[in-house]
Amino acid sequence: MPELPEVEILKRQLIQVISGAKILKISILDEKLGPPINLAGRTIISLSRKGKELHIGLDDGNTLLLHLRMTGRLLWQEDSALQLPHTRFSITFSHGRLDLIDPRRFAHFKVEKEPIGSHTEAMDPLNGFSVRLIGETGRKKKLPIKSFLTNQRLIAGIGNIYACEILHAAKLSPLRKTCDLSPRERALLADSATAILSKAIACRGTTVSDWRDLFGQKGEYQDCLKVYGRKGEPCPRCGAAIERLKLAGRGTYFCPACQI
DNA sequence: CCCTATGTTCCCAA
DNA sequence: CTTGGGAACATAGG
Repeated sequence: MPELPEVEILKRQLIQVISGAKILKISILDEKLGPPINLAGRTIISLSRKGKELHIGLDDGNTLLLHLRMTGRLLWQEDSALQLPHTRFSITFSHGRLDLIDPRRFAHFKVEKEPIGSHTEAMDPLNGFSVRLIGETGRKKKLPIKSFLTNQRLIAGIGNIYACEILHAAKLSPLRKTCDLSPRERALLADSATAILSKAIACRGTTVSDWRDLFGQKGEYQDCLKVYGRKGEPCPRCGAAIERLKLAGRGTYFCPACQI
């Protein structure tokens, strides 16, 4: 469920709440997440985001890697009595508890020794995303531009909702072949991605079903969506009816009149 | 029962 | 090798 803006919000809130804090206990309540681990006594020394993945650095050199996938969410609980259904792990601190809640159990969690170790760096749309990079990587790609945008090995963090919105802002059909984009179109695409993701972060994410931030609050960006989930409604830019098609198994919303 | 869902991975076919 | 389609993972909701 969370894409780049939502994970960025969680990261910033976690920095406020658990940066420098010491772990008292960690309970893995779903064996699918991995074997029990003992992190008692470890201190959180860093928090970062890579695409949709959260990296929690510990003082013993280990890093906790968390990917929320479709329905995972993190919740900061100060009332220790409250435990929501589908809670999959709890990390207890002296001043509260961090819970992972995940009905569909798709979330991934692992402990890694490597401090940084990445081989193929995907571009981050908020850091180093440029027309030049879209050009270099996309010039040879014949896949639809929407598939290019959502391919995490090429660009880290854009998911289904924001891909639809970015393509609408850039006036590009989701089916356009990536290699066919002109320099002007690539520039508009890069600008649109930066603008939409930044605004979504400023709006604290998109709550169309169950996204909540670390404190259980909804986002605001759902009120800014132009095409996602709006099949049959008029395009805010040109008035034509929004269409929906299926691309790579995902619902894809676009305006057939002004996205070409 | 049908379909849908903010994600990723794997298998198979063209 | 590249691309696309479909299924799988597991659960809730319309």
